[in-house]
Amino acid sequence: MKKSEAINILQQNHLKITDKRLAILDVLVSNEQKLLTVDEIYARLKKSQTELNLTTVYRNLEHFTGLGILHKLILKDQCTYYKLSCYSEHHHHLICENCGAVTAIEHCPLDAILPEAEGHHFQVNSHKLEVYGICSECQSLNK
Amino acid sequence: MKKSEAINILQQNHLKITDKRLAILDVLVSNEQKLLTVDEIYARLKKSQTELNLTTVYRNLEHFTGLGILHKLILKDQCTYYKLSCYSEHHHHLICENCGAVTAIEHCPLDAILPEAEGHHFQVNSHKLEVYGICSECQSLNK
DNA sequence: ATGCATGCAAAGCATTTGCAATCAA
DNA sequence: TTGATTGCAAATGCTTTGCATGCAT
Repeated sequence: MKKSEAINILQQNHLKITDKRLAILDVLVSNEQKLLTVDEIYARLKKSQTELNLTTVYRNLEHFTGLGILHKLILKDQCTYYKLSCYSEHHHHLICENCGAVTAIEHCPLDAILPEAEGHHFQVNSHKLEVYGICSECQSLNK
Repeated sequence: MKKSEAINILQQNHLKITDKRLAILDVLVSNEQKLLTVDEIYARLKKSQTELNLTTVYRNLEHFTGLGILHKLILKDQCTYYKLSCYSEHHHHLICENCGAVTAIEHCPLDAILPEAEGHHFQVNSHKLEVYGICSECQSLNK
């Protein structure tokens, strides 16, 4: 998702465009291909000129998630991560357990699941598929 | 998993068989088809004769998880849930967002994912597929 | 008898909330 | 102007830890 798209979404929802929000978006956009923890986001914000409070970061990440600008994930390590939405289509991810890099994959298991769910008279609302491992880059580094 | 199997695992790992542990196992075994939070487990333990401390519950759930007796999940609601392992085979679950009931499904998306992962030179270590919705029982109740 | 298991109280940590001051629209 | 936004400090809630006592082996 581009910064301008995110700004549009904020405006459409009558949220004000503030320096803090723009700074947070900058960090998110420039790390679009990675999962970030709140602390990482906060650390990167500190390096930029914009001064802001951890509370503000939390509040805005929550806002952004609610608007679909962000995705919030809790991984196996039990930490909470955020990642800019891909906006366009539904897809799943390969998640590097070493560096947090995420790569989209096309395959979606939903079609294969539905018949089984119907067999159990289960109404499917959503699903989550996450693939964990080591990305090619981190494999190279460990050699 | 049966209680006796869990006890075997404890013994093989030189963990003592205590009243508290047996009580915790009882709660888990009798709710094998449901996800339970720590508080739910604790509440059910209180109803039984066995007196025990929340700390003890936490410590033992952690032990059991480490030994593979339990699975620990963090769902979309951000709460932590526990469920007795199915022990036998790898499979995924339909999870009822209303009552927490879990139903195993046979389909596993791994085979479909591997070619894509290889295309990205990504080394797959594990994966997680969770299907959320409403179980047939809860659908009936809301009618 | 020995070292794991437990209870209790306190600490820890991430996240949230209340309130007053500030700022975008 | 006006209500959303922010910072600060304090609160919250879940989970973990230290230590003394108790108990399974």
